[in-house]
Amino acid sequence: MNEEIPLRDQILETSRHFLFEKGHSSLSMRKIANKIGVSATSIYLYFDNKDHLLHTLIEESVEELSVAIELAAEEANGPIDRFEAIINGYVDFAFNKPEKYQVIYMVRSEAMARYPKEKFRKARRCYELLVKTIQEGIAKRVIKVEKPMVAAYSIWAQLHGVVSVVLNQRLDSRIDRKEFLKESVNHIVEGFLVRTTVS
Amino acid sequence: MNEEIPLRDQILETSRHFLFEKGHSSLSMRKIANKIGVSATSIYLYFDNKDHLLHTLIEESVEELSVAIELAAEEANGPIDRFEAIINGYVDFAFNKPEKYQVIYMVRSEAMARYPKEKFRKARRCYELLVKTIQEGIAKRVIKVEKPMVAAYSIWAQLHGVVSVVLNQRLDSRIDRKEFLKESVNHIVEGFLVRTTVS
DNA sequence: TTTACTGGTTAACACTGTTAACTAACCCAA
DNA sequence: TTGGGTTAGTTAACAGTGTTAACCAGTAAA
Repeated sequence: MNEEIPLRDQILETSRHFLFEKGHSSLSMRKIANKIGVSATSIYLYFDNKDHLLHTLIEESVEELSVAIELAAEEANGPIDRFEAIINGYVDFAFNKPEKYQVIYMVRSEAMARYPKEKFRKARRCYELLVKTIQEGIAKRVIKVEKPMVAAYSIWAQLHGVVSVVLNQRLDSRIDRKEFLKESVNHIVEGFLVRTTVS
Repeated sequence: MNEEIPLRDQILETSRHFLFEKGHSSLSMRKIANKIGVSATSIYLYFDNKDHLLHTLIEESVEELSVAIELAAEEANGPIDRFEAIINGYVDFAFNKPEKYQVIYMVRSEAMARYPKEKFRKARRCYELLVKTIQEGIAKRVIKVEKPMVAAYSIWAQLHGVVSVVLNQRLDSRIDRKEFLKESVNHIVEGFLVRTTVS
């Protein structure tokens, strides 16, 4: 196909495209290779096996997601602002680059079980950032949670749940996607904030 | 294997077992058949194809989950009680029968994309129940949400997110599972309740 | 000019879902 | 009692899968 960009990148690119377009079950080494115009076994020059290829794909996406979140968090000042920036960063990434976000969870259960733990830890950069932000919020008495680490994990989980329902089109057709998202995220966020005024 | 129970049930049982034990990627028609002691093609006497088999598995689990939740909800009185009963019913089912709960989401993205929409609607029985409960709570001024239907969906999504993080062992080892669950569920619930007293 | 390495190739193996054609056992009517 | 039809399964085969082993052309260095 393209002579310029290295084969390894072409493989990753094509895989991601395939995965997102045709779904995970119809992603085969031979098809990837075919699309690129190369023999199937060439892939094994760059990846140990299909698992390794998928893991690399995940890793890439996780990295990009992390960067996106960190970037969003940077330009915020004050814990509440940063708190919201992180969450919105997550959601925005999921919807702006669904083909990358989806990879992280699409492959999940099967390949993920074999995903090396130490690589998974990479995703924790954002986790630490969120924890730090929460702790900061607690210190300034604007966020109220018992265990920041638990809360942070819970937030990721909830966010993923909400986002994936929308992305996988499992949402009731009577419900507006944007509204659902806004409302859900809002609920997640507000639950952790110290309420300012109560009527 | 067993001569008494009908083959169809044996297939489902064995499949579920396999799925939960060995993971989804190593679930093959031939292996299932082998385990039962029957030829692989016999499965096609009862299921159109592998997809159909998986869908049936999902359907069964969804039905059981629904029943469990409805049962839990029945013995509650008052909207708040029922609200909590539903949520706890969900979580309890997930942890008491993980091999059934997991099926619902394990197979997900790939087979789910082809899962017939009308069957999916079956799962909505619980959804309607939850919506009704929320509306009741609103009427009695103990629950406060803008859009009950949106909130209900959001709750499922959040619950699933939280539960699956634990089930898939993606939880940081420093965090206690039970505590995480309690805290997370608690946060989800409390977010919707009208706060009684604030210091 | 040989040697070793780089970046690929083809052929083959064991396994997958699925279909078509066959078979053995039973039930029931002639 | 024979024969036909249905039921519940079988075997053989096809196309496609991940993966390995063996091979090969070109380049760079000795």
